[in-house]
Amino acid sequence: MILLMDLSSSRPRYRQIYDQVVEAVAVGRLAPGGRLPTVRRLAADLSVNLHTVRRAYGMLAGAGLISLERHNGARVLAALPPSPEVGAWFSTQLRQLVAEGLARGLSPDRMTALSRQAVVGLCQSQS
Amino acid sequence: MILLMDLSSSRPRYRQIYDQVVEAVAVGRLAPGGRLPTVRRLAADLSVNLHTVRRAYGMLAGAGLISLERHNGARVLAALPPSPEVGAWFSTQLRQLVAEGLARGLSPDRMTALSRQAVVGLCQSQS
DNA sequence: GCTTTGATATAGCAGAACTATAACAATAGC
DNA sequence: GCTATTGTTATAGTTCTGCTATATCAAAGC
Repeated sequence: MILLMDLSSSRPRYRQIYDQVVEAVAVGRLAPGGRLPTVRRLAADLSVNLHTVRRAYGMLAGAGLISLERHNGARVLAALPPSPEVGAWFSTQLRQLVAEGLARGLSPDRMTALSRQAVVGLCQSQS
Repeated sequence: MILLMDLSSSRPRYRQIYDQVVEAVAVGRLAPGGRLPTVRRLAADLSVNLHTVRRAYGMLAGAGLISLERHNGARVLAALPPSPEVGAWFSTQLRQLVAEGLARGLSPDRMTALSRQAVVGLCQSQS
């Protein structure tokens, strides 16, 4: 587990942590059952406050990706069958993204191609 | 042009305006050459400060979607051929979204289907 | 029993988001 | 030409978010 912080980014630190764990889980670099560092440990590694890490972990637990354990940091959960709301969430996000792409001149075909490419690209890197 | 504000949303007001104009342009509800309300006018309609609208309009102009005119509000520009950076931006956003979908249990096939559906759905509603 | 660890509480600071006002410069309409 | 409208800029204040600092508690591992 190696995480990188971009301090100059406008993206909140807790969001950067969240995003990177999500991606690691998505590509299988973090398998179900795998352990994440403890809150304090990761905070120290990233030179970040304990609460910042805790917030990221809390969001990850809320999304059902990890479970927080008293003494072992956190553990990645096996992906549960997606609730209907996950599909709805995905569609909403995607709609906004595609709308902006359209408005900025990307053709539907191009976006469809890029979409497939993104899905395939991520799945390929699943180890 | 009807815009709605969700005051309870965590999404900034200027962002909500931006998003809705983007979608209106994408769907063709706002055609190239079409006019947007003046800054003050829209601010009054939305019960929002002048600067909030101005910020949204500034971002839209920065993204090349509209041109600001001294006395006529703003005008929608014809979509220019997308710069390479637009494609890169789209791919980056999409990658993050797909990663989260994967991590939350959506299957690749399902996401590919939803993607196509989003693109088609938006294009269909183009008037 | 001591230490580690997640959890909770409080306080402070910097910056973002939003508002309130005022003023300037360009211009459309008369 | 005059006036009102409009984009633009400036300044200042308020509220909220992101982040940090510190301290404490309760549960569990060793």
